[in-house]
Amino acid sequence: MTRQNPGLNLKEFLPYRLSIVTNRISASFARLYSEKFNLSIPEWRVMAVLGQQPGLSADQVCSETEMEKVPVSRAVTKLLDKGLLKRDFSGDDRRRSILHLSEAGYGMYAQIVPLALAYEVELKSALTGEEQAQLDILLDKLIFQGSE
Amino acid sequence: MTRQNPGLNLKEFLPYRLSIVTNRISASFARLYSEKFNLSIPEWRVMAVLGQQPGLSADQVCSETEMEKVPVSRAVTKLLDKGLLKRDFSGDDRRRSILHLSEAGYGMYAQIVPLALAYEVELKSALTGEEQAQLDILLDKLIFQGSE
DNA sequence: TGCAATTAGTTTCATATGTAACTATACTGT
DNA sequence: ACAGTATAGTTACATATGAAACTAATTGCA
Repeated sequence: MTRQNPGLNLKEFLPYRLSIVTNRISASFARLYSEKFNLSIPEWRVMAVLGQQPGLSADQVCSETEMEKVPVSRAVTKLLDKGLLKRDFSGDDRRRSILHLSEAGYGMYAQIVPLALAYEVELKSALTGEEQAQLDILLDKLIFQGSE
Repeated sequence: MTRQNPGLNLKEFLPYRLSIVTNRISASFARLYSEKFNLSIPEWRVMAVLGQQPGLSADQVCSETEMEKVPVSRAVTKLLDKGLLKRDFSGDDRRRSILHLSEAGYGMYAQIVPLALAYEVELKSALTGEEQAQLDILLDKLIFQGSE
């Protein structure tokens, strides 16, 4: 049976290529903080954003990280259990949480950040300076494009 | 309490940026084939690779798609149930499967491929021709870099 | 006021996923 | 030939995930 191939070459297909690159990179970066610090990906994301912007609500963490509210809620619960996070509730609106890294959480964050930055440097070492700049521009365009 | 921010800006962090772009793109592409054709992501991947390279074993599907053998095995089972796949076993090595799209499977594949290609065109429309070429090169470098 | 609609966050439930254990077949070296 | 090891694929179990239902607090507006 001879068939005309409609011609989708997976290895050249942009969504596929992106997902291969991204999955490899997130998997190897996740090893960095999951093995040493026993953090899940959502937990790390929440810590990363709160390290940078203390005092966000869970809802703001969602929009900052593009995570769903369910994983955020679960990550927050776990981080509270582990003593890595402090949670207050807003006086104005008592539904709204105000999240901060605890001392312990901040200490862990401060240990992970240099590893993250070193990892990024290593990643980018495959590219020239000009290519790195180009990649940033391209990702910006695709991020903007993808936002509906 | 004043803290020196160790300086990880999530929005500028390459692994994070890649995952945002990729997640958006795969989610919107997945809608394309999951809504109309009721395929999961692993199911589509298996079909996509077999459409292009008929007769692969499950194991070869794994290496072609960078999927784990468990999701491949499950996707194959479901596709067989749905009548989208045919499976033989090698005469040489009776552990080894030989997978083909069925007529129905190939028909579905032939419907999805143009949608996929149109989607890719739309995605890339945010970029100039030169930028598209550049992106391919950069992804190649990162894919190579990431492979251990 | 007071009741409907919204919003923040959590919980439930059904499904998806990965690791490890398992089955069946094939290969290796003696 | 055959014990030990390796490989293809499946299954079981424990965990992760997302959609939808839920609770509690707030807002809008009649």
